[in-house]
Amino acid sequence: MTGTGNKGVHENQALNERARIVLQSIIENYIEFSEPVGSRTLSKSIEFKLSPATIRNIMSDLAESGFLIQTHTSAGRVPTDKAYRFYVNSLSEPTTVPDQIKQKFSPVSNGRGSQVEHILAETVHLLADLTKFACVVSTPKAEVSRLQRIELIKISEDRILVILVTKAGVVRDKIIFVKESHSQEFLNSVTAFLNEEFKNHSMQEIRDGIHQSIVSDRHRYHDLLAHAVRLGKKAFDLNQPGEMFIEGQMNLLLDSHFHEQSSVRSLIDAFDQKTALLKILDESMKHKGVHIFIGIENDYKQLQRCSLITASYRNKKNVLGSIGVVGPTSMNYKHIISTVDYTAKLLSKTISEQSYD
Amino acid sequence: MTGTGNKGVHENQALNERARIVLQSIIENYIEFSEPVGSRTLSKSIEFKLSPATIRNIMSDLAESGFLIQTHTSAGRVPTDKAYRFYVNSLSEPTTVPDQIKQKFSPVSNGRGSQVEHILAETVHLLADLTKFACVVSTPKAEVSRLQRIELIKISEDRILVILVTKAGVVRDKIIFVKESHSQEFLNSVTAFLNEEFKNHSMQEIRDGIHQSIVSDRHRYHDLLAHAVRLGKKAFDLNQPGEMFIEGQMNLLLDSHFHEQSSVRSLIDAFDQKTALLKILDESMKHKGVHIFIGIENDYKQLQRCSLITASYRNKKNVLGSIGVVGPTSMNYKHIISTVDYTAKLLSKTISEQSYD
DNA sequence: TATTAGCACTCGTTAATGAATAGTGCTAAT
DNA sequence: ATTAGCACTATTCATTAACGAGTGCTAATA
Repeated sequence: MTGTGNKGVHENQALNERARIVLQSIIENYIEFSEPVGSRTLSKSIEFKLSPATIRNIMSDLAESGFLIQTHTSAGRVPTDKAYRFYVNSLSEPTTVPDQIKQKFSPVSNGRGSQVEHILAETVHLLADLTKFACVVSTPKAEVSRLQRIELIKISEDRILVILVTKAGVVRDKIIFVKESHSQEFLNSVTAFLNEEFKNHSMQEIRDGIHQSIVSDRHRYHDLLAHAVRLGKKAFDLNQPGEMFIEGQMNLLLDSHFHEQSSVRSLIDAFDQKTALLKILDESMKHKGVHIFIGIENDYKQLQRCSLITASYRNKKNVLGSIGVVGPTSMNYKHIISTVDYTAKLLSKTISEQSYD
Repeated sequence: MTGTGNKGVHENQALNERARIVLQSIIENYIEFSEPVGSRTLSKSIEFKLSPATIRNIMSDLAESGFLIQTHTSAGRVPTDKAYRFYVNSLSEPTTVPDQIKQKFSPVSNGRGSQVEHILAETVHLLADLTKFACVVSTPKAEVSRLQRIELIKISEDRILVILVTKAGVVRDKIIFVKESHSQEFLNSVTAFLNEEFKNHSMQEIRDGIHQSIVSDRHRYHDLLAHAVRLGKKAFDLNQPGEMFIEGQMNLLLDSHFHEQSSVRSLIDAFDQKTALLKILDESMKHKGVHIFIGIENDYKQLQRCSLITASYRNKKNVLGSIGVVGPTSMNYKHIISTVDYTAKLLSKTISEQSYD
């Protein structure tokens, strides 16, 4: 006894076997029915045959330890974020998804020769359909991918259209402004030079190395050089904010857990501005496998009534971006985690086949 | 008297002055407060000083003519789609939008050198913010725009990446499959040929004329010819389904007019599948100026509890796509119509400046 | 003849009431 | 250590009654 007054359950201490089972039972029941669960109902459904009174004692302890809360005196108990975290940690690896779900993906993964953006859009659309929650996917970061080809196209005296094709199969375009006018022929020379020099290098490498690389080749390029440096610098300096596709936002507003005015507004704001979601997806790119943010575990107030399940996707050589599902903290974690895991892996596979190396 | 039993108001007949004012008053009141309006409240707010009893008679007539309905016996009257149509028709040209709204657009319209897609995304985002409804914009149809440049990039033995740049500033890419492998050098020749031959022609023209044009030049191109025809056909045959950006869908679900379960579901479906919205935007491209679909006036059941305000946008030479706002039939038409009108014109101006001719 | 006052009537909203229900916490018995 | 029993609390649900907003009709009025 540490003097906190708890009988069998302490803060920051492993729960005993029975408490674990009770807690898990409560969580699963709440996930299924979205209603506070009481000792009576629990004593029926639990495998361990315990009387309501005993369960009440356990529940009381769990409440004291912060795993459960009551909405009011005579209501059942509802799991807290801490409880969901316990529950998720206790889950084993993602279960395999049923064949009928796998079949839904087959048109996406078989669509050879599609643009990456198209694959992403289809995937997130399907994911939203399967989960009935809001789903997001970030487009591949150009930075991490390697160069397949660059094109410079003159579109006016002071504007050049830059088109970058990455090995991952992503086409990015931007317009750069120049002070002096260049002929298309001249641009073709620069293009040829840049392609020869930088094909298969990552954008990051190119940006870091563009100066010295060109300098070392000085003998081969004469007046081309100065311009190539300048154009190349501009062309490869694409710190675009990163894009994402969102689907199924409206599903969230239908969910009973978001029927309160206040939480709805902040949710809408979050999906409106997108920055919070993008940051979370970016963060998730650093980890392997499925990443889970439960309620307050993510840093963005607007989303702290939600749980986010994310997973990164990649081609053969690089992590490119990530996908995510946003739902209520009482989501069916088993189902969602498995689905996200499967989707991310399949997406990785599909995109790897599309990649140009 | 035609024997229908109506006193002063007939189906398919112009309303008399007084009935018009009463109807307009009811509509504007309902637009403002979203609640059935009764004879009492109306007799206070109306400029014509009439007693509630008189107004009741007029309202009764209007109800008989299909302009008003009652939700139940002792409730006030609510305008029908027919009433909104009358109201909208009676509006004069779009009013000018306030300066403070114009200022919000200035960062968008001043962002020179942005990709067209980016401009569209910003615009629809802002429109959603201004209207607090769901807003859509269709991306420029490649078909109607003229060719600025085409690039063919070899990415594997049997795949070629086609990049089309249109005069409108849109970059489109797709992958085509070929049976025989071509060297990049060979593709460069084909590219040069296609660019020389078809620059400034519309995709439609190119597709129609590609065969004869090449045949007539037979003397200049030898074995290139057969391949160029084949590749060109594939490259320019882009019947992509057309894309769109959507913003502010969630706003709709907050609106009190969509709180019934049934209508919510069909709304979500409509935004999920997008086809209905795309068709409506396509349709709107054929008309000049603002186009208004009130309730049942559009052909898609899922959207028949909404009104849609659309307007096409264009560059100097062609209509490219259109924008639209989706809201309840009781939206503030004056405000929305003006805003859509202004937005479309500004978008046209901005994109014209971006265009490459 | 057009307008209005007056009145009976309908229906929805609201508040109050009470019974039923689902839950808890505590205590004493097992 | 477990459980039965009991007092207690809060929500939900159905019932009721009062109220209000609104209509339609009729008769009086300008």
